Amino acid sequence: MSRSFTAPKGTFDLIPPESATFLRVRDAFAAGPKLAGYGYVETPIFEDTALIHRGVGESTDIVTKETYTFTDRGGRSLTLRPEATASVVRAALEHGLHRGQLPVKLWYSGSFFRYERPQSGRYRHFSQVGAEALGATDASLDAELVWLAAEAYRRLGLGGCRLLLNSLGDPQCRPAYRQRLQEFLRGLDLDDDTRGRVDINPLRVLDDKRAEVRKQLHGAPLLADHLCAECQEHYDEVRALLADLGVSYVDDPRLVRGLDYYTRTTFEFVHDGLGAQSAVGGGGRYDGLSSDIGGPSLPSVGWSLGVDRTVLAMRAEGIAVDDAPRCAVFVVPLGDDAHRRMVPVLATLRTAGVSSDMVYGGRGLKGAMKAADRSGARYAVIVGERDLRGDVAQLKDLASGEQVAVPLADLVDNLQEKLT
RNA sequence: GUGGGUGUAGCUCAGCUGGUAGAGCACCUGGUUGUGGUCCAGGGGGUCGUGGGUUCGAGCCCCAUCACUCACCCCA
Repeated sequence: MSRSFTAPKGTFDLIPPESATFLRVRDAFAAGPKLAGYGYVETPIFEDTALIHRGVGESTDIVTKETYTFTDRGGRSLTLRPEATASVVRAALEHGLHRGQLPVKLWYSGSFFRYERPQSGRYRHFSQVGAEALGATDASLDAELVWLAAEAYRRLGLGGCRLLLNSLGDPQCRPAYRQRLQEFLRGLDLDDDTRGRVDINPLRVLDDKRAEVRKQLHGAPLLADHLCAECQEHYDEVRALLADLGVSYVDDPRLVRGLDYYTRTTFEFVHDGLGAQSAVGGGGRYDGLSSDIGGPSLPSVGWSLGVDRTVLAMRAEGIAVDDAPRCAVFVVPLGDDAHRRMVPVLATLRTAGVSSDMVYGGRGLKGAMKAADRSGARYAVIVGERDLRGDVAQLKDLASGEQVAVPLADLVDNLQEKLT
């Protein structure tokens, strides 16, 4: 056993059969946006460091201690993306997508990077699928996105997924609330780190999971009680629409997400099967992000769903769909001549859309049949010298054991018919 | 950055108060020179994470180190 190289800390390889579940999750997440008019967008995996900092927020933990930042040979500071929203907005602005019809609806799927101590459900390299609707304040977009995500989890069969909903207000009402909250928090008995957070981003203190902190937060002022009329109306509208859509949710006035750009609607899908982590996906409205990064006002809403975490949740519920690759037909040639002859036949089968594999490396018949059996194929096509002389193949049903001789010329048609 | 747990075969793990390495599964071969699953027999695979120490002798004890893992802060 030589262990010269291993996957870098906090990363993991996706290999069969488990990788099948990841593919299934990605497909399920992407299916909704595709059906709802979202176009596919793909942006670079690294961005100008300044974009990440301004997009995600200088005060966030992501920017202060979790970024992978490097200088390229041209002296530019680049950062591996820790999330996609800033990139998507940047791309939309750069290509003038916002000058056309609004909203601009986009979805993406890809890898993201945060430098953290890994643990269950938290990796340095992780995978998300996301959707963003740029350029509209319409509450029905908020509701549409939440519904799309809820629908994806439902279709994956996840029963233990709960939706938390909150409104974070806007520049009209949040500053006054923020000040009230700071006054309250400064009266508490907190450690130095948390005191620092009170100054920089007091809302996130509400999200602290430590019992000794939670205990003191009981009487804390909540933003839900301090929303301005416009924000309140928007939030009420989102909730009414979700009710109409049959999406159940829990109002969580303490829900604060880790990114600075959120305004108004904020939501998180949580699950208990991830270890200490709970969020499998989340999102919200970010009406100020575009202007934060130098663009025009472009009120927008979006989500991103964690592929890895969702897989963990599915495992916890016993609904993972791990599966090895499987072909319908497995070809077993006996001897070099037969092997030679079957290579193009195999190609013809595949061209005809019949998934098929064959035995390689000159194994004996017993070994070849064993390989056929383990491939999970429904039919084995056995061809030896005797068959070649008669231009036939032995077609064996691997479940029943029945075997018939079929003219080689009819093999593809025959199999296609049997398999439909 | 802080704390706990674990490192023995490809995988899951046993290994007693220290006496020179094991099981199950997987893989390969044969029993059946043209037939898989079950069964039987055999086989390949390990510097016991690494380095040092104690000892006549270390997988086991001591020290260090690395890796993995879980948790805290925080987050998808």
